[in-house]
Formats: sequence, C-alpha cells, structure tokens
Amino acid sequence: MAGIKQVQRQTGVALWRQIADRIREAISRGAYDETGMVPPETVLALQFGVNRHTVRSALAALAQEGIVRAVQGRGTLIERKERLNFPISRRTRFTDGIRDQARETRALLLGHAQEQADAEVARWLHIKPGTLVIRLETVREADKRPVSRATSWFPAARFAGIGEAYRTAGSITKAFAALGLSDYVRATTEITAAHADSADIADLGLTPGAVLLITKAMNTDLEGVPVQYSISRFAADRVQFTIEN
Amino acid sequence: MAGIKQVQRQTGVALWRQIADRIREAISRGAYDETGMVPPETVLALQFGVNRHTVRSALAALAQEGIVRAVQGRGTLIERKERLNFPISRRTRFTDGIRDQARETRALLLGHAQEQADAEVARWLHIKPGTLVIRLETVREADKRPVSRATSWFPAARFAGIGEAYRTAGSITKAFAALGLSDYVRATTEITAAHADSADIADLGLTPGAVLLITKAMNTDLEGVPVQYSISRFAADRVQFTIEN
DNA sequence: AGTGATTTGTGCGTATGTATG
DNA sequence: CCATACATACGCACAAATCAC
Repeated sequence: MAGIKQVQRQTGVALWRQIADRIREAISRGAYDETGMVPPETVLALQFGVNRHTVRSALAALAQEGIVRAVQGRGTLIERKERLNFPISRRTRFTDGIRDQARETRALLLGHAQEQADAEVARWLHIKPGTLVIRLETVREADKRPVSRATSWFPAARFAGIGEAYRTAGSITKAFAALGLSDYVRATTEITAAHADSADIADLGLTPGAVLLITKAMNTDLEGVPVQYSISRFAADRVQFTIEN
Repeated sequence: MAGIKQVQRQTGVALWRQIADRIREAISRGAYDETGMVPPETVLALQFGVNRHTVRSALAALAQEGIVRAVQGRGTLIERKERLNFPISRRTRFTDGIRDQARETRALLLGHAQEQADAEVARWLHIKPGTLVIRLETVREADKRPVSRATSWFPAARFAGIGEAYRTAGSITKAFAALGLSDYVRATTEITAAHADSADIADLGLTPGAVLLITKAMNTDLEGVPVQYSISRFAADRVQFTIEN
C-alpha cells in the first residue's frame, strides 16, 4: 500500500482540484499532524508530478475553504477543524446530538408549503400518494457554520401549522411538542453520499465538487405511526455519523 | 425548491463532467424511470444552459461507464443498475447483508501483514500501541463489480493466520469461525464521506472525483472484547447504508 | 546585525484542454 | 470541421518573508 498516488490528466477534473482533494484528505487523515503544516509546494509538486503553479492553485482553493493558511517564508499551516459527530440511534435528535460539541446551534426555516405527497413521500409516511403533507426546508448551523440542509415532510392533517411552530421553537422536537406530540423515535435511516449541487453550495457555503452525506430518515410516534420523513444533506467535511449497536 | 440546477464554470471541474455527475445522480435517483431514457440532448443542453456538444461529452462519459447506451434515432437508454443496500446493525455482515441483492459476491485478499498497532488502531481495539496486529487489505465485489475496499486489523495473538484463513474461506465470518470465534457483533460504526483517491480509483474502477462512503467499524466477540477494526471505502454510487432502529 | 537557505508570492510566455457557435 | 475565447498547466525567473546560524 501507500504507493505513489499519481494524478490523472484529461479526466475532466482539473489537476489542481484533484490535488486539492488529495491534500484535504491527507489533512483529515492526520498525515501532516507532526508538523501541523503541509509539505512545501516544491515537494508536493514533485510528489504529484506537476508544476508548482498547479499545487499553488490547489492550496489556494484549500485556503479559500479555510482548511490551510499560507505564510510567506514559513509554509502552509493547517487550520484545525473538527468534525461534528452526529449519533444515529432510536433517540436521534439533531440539536441534542451535537449539543455538547458546539457552543451554539441554529435552525433556519427557509420556507414551508402544503402539497400533495408524491410516490416516495407517500411510501415513507405510509400514506396514499396525493394526501396533503407539509414540506419544510431548513438549514442547520453549528457555531455559525452551516452543517446541513433538509427537506422534511409531515402529514398535514395531524401537524397543521408545523411551519410556524418550527420557526418559533427552532427545533423539530419543540415544534412537535407544541402540536401535541411529546415524543418520537427514529425508525429508519438510509445513508448515501454524493457531490454537492449548486443549491448545496449556496446554502451550506461549500465549494464545487464538495462531498455530501445524505440521509433519508423516517420518524414515528411511540405507536409506530410515521410522523416525519426527511432528506438531509450534510457537508461531509464537517460531519460524521456514528452508530452504536 | 426543484429550481433549475445551474452548472458552474471555472470551478476546476469541466462542465461535461459536472453534467455527467448530475445525470448519473438523476438516474440513480430514478428521475427518468418513466421512460427509461435520458431526455434528448437538445433538452439537456437547454436545461443545463450549455451547448449540445458539452452534453454529448457528458453522455459519452456515462456510456463509457456503462450507465447509458446511446442509440441513433431513438435516444439514450439507461442501463439498469441498482444500488446495493447494506444494512448496519449489531449483526452486520458484509456477505449476508447483500446476499439477496447480488447473484455472486467475491472477496479478494490483496495482501496481509503483521505489524505494530498505531495509536488509532490501538484505541479502537482497546490494546496498547505497539501490540502486534495483523492487517488485511481486501476488495469486495458483487456481480463482478467492485463494491468496497477495506483495511482490517486483528489482534495478532488471538487470530494468528487469519490472512490465510480469509483467503481460503472468502469471508471474515468464516475466517473467524476457522480460528475458533463462532460469533461476533458490530459494536460501533463511524460513517464519513470523501473523494476517491487514486488507489480507490484503481481498486474499485472509479472515475476521478468519485464519491466514497467510508466506515470505521469495530467488531467484538460476545463478551465485548474487540476482535476487529476496519476502515472500509465504498463506491457511493453503488452502495447505500440503512439503519433500522 | 548579516548571510544564506528555505518557502511562499508574482509575472510572463507558451501549449493544450474545454466550450461555444 | 473550423474559428474563437477562455481555462488549465507548464517552465522559468525573481521578489519577499521567515528562520537558522
């Protein structure tokens, strides 16, 4: 293992971006922890078999992301940034899950609307397609940094006014409570990963090509009746999930 | 929502590749399931706001990957390919997990070695750093398609010869059984996502910029003693995880 | 304080890749 | 298939900041 990772040309991905991705991963793997710096540009250029300009483009992109900081004469320093850990369990709650890891969490309601359930939403919520549901578009932040954006659907008959309740309360748990649902549990979680699209880039402050962790999750009340279906998109460099069995 | 996802210029990712990624994701999302075909090139060009030439480059790349097949006079047909679902639970086993979704699964042992546990491995296996461990490098395939590559560590004292056992048996479960461990459970799973590196691209047959789901997992015997720590890297377009609570 | 070595910052000319029409 | 425009990548040279001695 640990062979010389060569960079590939003419693949539709610019060399500087491939190199940026490599360095980003090496940093998150802790490969440069001893010095706290990235190797000199000339060394990286040699390692990747590219010109120093190309390495500089990569490092400039990482500096833009806030991952490194270049200092003339000294080198390129790594800015420490921890990943939030997001536990997934029967008791999964966003705000509680990261409460002790961030000084401040914030929930923004981008918008809400009533609509008819499409096939997918209907399947997850165990209702007939066309049944009225309320859709919420939200963004969550931890310490001013956007962490995820989510689209959630709720049966409209049972949770009328959840949009306003969420805006007021600032969390799903509290909005549910305000509407008479005192407790709920996570029934199913589906996890995939993909590239960020332009909406992700805008809402989460990402760079093109960024990686997302995507969950599709269904919550039920204590009787097992579905109360919420959500598609959440997390910035993969800011979050990890843990499952304890 | 559902706004027109614009494609972005000057981001280090060629337009044709961004479009290929979008179409690939749309296909895997089932967006074109009604017709089984991708929309006409002229329509796609209009949607993405690019020239038809650019769309053609994207479709050519997807055809190269075997995801679509262009037929003159008819359109661009989608080749069916499902995402394997990989359940994560206390009873998580790779081969069992996807047994009913693939006709044939295969495990390749790329190599194995005995080494001293570094800080991370030691922490996960609850042993002292420097303790002897056996490291296995494996690749798993389902229906001839590589699904994941993994690095696993086992306490050397307890599981001497697990490399050969794995090569013979073709699964961790059977290798454990051959060494006297009849049962084990998944204790902890940590999930992140990142870009594929060149080793991933080579071992899993991916394209540069591909997205990976990465798990760090620890298995214990029935007494709760750690028996295995693994870092697995899954091609995100071929796999999803589910957690049932 | 001075000098050289190291490292990042900048400029410019050229070749090739990407995208348009 | 071609002409045009811009992005990407290279090679070389030199300036500016930092550090060790």
